[in-house]
Amino acid sequence: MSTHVMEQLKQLSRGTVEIFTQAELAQRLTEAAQAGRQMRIKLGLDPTSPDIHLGHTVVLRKMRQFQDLGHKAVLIIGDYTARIGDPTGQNTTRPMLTPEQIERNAQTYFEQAGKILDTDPARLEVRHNSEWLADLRLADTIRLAATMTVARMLERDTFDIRYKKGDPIGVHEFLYPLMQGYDSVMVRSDVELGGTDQTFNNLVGRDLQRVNNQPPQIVITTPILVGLDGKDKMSKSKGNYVGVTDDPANMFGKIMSISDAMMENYFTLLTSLPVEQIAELTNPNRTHPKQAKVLLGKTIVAQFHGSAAADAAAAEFDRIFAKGQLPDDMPECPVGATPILLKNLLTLCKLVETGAEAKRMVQQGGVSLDGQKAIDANAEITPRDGMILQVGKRRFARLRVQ
RNA sequence: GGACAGGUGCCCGAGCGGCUAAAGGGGAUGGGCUGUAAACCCAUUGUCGUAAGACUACGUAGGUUCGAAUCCUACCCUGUCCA
Repeated sequence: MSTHVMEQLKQLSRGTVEIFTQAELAQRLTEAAQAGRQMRIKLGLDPTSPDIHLGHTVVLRKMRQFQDLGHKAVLIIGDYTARIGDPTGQNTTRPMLTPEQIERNAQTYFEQAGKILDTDPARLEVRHNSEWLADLRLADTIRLAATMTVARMLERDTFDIRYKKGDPIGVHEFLYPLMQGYDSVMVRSDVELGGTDQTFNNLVGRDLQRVNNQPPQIVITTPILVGLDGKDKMSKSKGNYVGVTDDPANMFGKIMSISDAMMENYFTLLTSLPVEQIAELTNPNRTHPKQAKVLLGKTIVAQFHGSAAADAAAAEFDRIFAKGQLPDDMPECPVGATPILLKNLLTLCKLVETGAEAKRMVQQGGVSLDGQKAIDANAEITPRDGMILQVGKRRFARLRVQ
């Protein structure tokens, strides 16, 4: 193995959970290099939800590494599977999507993924799996199903758990891994990327390729990113996520809220900093955790918004939270000049949802007017132009008398 | 097709005729502590009303009752088992 390939292997292994198998990857890289051939790196994506967050970017970043080494990203939109809909599983309300919705979602997804991937057509190929799945006949499907056994299906832990618990498993659910595996055959993938939750499905692709006389794809799994709460996986429904379209201030603030212990994980999976540097940064004897976290926040924000925006977000954060000062700019709230009850003013400026909430906030000492803590929600306030209203640490409004 | 079990607030979950705007937990929010945090502590967590209070809420629609989340009827939905 050349030192060149060894270097690549090292890079590609970073932040992965498993590679099936490392030896095959080394060999495939070597062969491709010798033949001057682009490897085809497959990633399936679920077009049921258009928004992507940092959790999705872990695998996308891995894809980008392959692209940077000259290989081709093959993104597969699971439009066929999404169209059928999957009524079982945890998410019982998963809706059936129309082709238009799927296209729209896929489009949005690309715009966001494009912040990480190289979108040069020479490095990116996008396919829909309806291209080949829609034409399968029942006989083909049965042949496909015949390559798998029930016992092997039941090895998959999500099935295993549900089966032992007596939870229902729809027969069609057995078909999903097969369809995804068939995708691999159709695009002749060399490598398939995916989160650890996709391990089984992706390994099925290996089997199907073998059956179809193709060299089996190498499967690389990436970790599931832990959400901001440090407990569950990052997901939109849990609300513990950082969306790639979040504005810089928000993105930075969210990252600053993670616990120190999570920093190493985020540094490794979400930045390209060298491992040695990460070790320095996450050693509290060498680097103050706050400093490290600021750097983490800036680095991540910079990926999506540029470093100027990242610096600005960090400065703003420091001003508001560390120094307790006012933000650079805040929403303005147009008001009349006539006296108004404080609680009504708060709702009017949308700092709180309801009058009841306004009362609560004031009672708890979370409301201030021009820096003066308010004590009575029913106080009459005579609006003055430029007056500053604050609720909690992060909600501000500047009054504009009309 | 049949037999059970169940549908409660953002989520989980207790309640099973009045004392229930509904225990407990989670989450969220506010305050304290801090490094910005996390952990921890305290508080708040239906709407409207200055307040007294009023209104809305326990799958849906009716009914019984002075009074229903709690009882009855029908319907819808979910799960398990039998066929």
